[in-house]
Amino acid sequence: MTTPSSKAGTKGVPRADRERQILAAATEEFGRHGYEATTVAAIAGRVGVTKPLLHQYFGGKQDLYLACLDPIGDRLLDAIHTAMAEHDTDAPPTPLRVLSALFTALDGRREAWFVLYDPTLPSGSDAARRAAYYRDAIDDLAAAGTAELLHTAGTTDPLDADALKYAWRGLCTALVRWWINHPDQSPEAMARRCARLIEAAHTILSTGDGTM
Amino acid sequence: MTTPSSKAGTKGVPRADRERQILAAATEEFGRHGYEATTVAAIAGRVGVTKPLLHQYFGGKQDLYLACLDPIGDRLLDAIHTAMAEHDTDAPPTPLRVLSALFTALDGRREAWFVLYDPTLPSGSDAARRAAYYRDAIDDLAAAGTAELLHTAGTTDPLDADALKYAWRGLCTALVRWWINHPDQSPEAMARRCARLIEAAHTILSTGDGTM
DNA sequence: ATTCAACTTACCCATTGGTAAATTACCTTA
DNA sequence: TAAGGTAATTTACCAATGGGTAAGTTGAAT
Repeated sequence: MTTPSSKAGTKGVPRADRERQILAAATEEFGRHGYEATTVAAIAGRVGVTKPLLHQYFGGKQDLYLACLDPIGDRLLDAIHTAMAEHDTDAPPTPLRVLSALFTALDGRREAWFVLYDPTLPSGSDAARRAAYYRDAIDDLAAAGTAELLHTAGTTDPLDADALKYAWRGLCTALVRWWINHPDQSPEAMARRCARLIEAAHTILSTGDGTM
Repeated sequence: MTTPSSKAGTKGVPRADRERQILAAATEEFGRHGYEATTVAAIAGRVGVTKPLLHQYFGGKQDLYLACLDPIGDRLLDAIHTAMAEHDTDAPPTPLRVLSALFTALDGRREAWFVLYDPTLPSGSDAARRAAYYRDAIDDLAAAGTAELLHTAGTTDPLDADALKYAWRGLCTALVRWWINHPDQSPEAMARRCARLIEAAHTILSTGDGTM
């Protein structure tokens, strides 16, 4: 069944491998240009294959998008979840742990982040709904974190918490974008850089208050 | 010349007014869905007009985009520039002043921010180049600010400065996005909220350092 | 009635998502 | 080793969408 003892009909690249190639290429294209601006032919061309093969393997363009979305969504969700769970004493603070987990999860597929946050998805489509599901799930995790942080700071306005959630997401997005533009940087180097930046922000907020 | 003493041919809405309507609608559509996912017909429909009118008034789709880009680019550039210039003693710190200026400049055209940061622009096009010009100009202003901040904090790595620039831009983007989802909030309310959030971030970074 | 800006109808054509039918190349088996 | 089977893949096509244009139509002011 899963092991078709026969090896007849083995032209070209095995389907499983080809599917992986296609998914990788599609994820990068979708992430880089957005759903609408991405053409199926371009993805096919990247893999060195023609359009109908993608359709046979994955169905329509939207199905292909979903096939890209699900793995990265689950991966990110899981990474963030476990990163937030392990609050050891004298471990790095939660935001840094989350960032570090993010970089590790996105290593080799950095553009995938933007598959989740694609504004060109046809509104009302299945794809848009599923992407929203993952975004919300991640946001819920972030919400827990930011709420806790704001509580520590004594702020209670729920809108403030919501805005902080957005701000945090935007920060992550920006750092991933910077990372994409600096391909040589390892996930660990990114984590260290973020630690430095947070440290800098800390001292800045403490000292400068008049002119900055 | 500019005042055609004759008033013959005055059917419908005067051209100048119509052009304003179209630009407003186009800016919102481009900002909301991105260049590629926006159709000229959709913009026309929003104004209650048909496609050829847009072409007659503005030329092609890309020209229309440029007609949206230029005003908002200049406006933002100017707003940020003047906000960074006025460093009075006991004025709000620079980041807050910039944010405040941003919200004021974007009032009534919040989606315009995303016209500048549209990843779906056809790479290599005039539109992409012009958008990049504005982005770079704004980034240069931001670079001056972040470099100064990092210098204060004692960090010297130029890559760190670049990353911080990205982070700051991402923060602004996220806050604008939140603002779009909360239409009732005034620019001033947003500025106050940002002040609160920065304050909260300050106390958080000062106190929590083990578990957070 | 004429004029002229404002505006539309009706069309063209390139791109692109999608499909049906063939074809290639490897493997097995007689 | 020739025949058959099957997975992998392509060629050739269709239909819809969307940017763009040419030519006409409307209607207020003169």
